[in-house]
Amino acid sequence: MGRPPCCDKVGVKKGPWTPEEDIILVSYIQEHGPGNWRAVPAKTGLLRCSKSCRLRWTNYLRPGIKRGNFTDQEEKLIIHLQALLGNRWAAIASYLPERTDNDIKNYWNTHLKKKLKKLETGGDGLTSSGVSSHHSISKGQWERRLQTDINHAKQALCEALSLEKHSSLSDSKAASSGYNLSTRPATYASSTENISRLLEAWTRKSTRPGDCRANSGSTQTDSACSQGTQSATNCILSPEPLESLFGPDSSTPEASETSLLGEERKLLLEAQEPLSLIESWLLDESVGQGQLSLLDMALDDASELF
DNA sequence: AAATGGTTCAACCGCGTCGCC
DNA sequence: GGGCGACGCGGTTGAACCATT
Repeated sequence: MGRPPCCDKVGVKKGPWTPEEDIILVSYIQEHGPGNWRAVPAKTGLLRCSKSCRLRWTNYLRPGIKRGNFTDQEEKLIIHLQALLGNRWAAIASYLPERTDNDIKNYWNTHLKKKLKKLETGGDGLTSSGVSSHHSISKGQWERRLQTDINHAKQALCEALSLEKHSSLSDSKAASSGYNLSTRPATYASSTENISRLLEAWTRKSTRPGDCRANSGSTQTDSACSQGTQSATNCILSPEPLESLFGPDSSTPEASETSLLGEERKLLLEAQEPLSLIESWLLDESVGQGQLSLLDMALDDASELF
């Protein structure tokens, strides 16, 4: 039998969103907040299914989304989180709040997969991540590869994190000045710019200028809208550097103490732990080699497979 | 300038999960 | 506990764009 498609209604529009639709959706969410997606098409008159509305909002219109090229730090973070978490893009995206899971997934599939494959075939002998399939290898090989993956992930994430801290100043400058605008594909720029202009126009039309913000609390649209032409793009771009992820709060002693034992194991497996936790674990050499390694955990879970 | 092939990314589809009744 | 609806996630698609010939 199977579930009937959610969008099989006649008259439901598919395909690319128009700026007008974007405005309608954004203005509705400004007023009511995200959620209750089922009601959105009915209340806005949009000829879109609820899913499509949610997707459009979360992947494109939501404030605070950073567009454009990924930084080296982001790239490294994605690679190593992917090695740890697998293709759990939503979980990975939770460590990069300015990127959507869709973006990360696309970036992985279009850039990083190739990059890592090149590295692999380049003969360095390292399996760079969980890219390659585990299905075709024996259990022993799988164990060794997992250990290699984990160690490699730890090492490289350490590098990424230290790099991050060293370069955060320059990154922040770059970000605040438009975040790699020079290298951004023109299509991307133009589309975000268009939306931003529309939003700007919509904001001006609004009778409640103070309400130029979305529910997430981010006010990039609001602030950037008043900054002139260049900031049209910045309306969507977030100037906030990745550094914010690694602020002082993210590495509290409490977080370090609660490393991968007991509940944390479950948390890691569910990828719900704060970055500080995974970071502290990754930076804690003793854990990987010591009492309870991730390998043990992974093998515990993997043993169910054999 | 036109044709062709490759790349990118927004959007769709189907399934899993969660919460409510 | 089971059924149902809503939402979230990951995989996939296809149109638009870009580079090369």
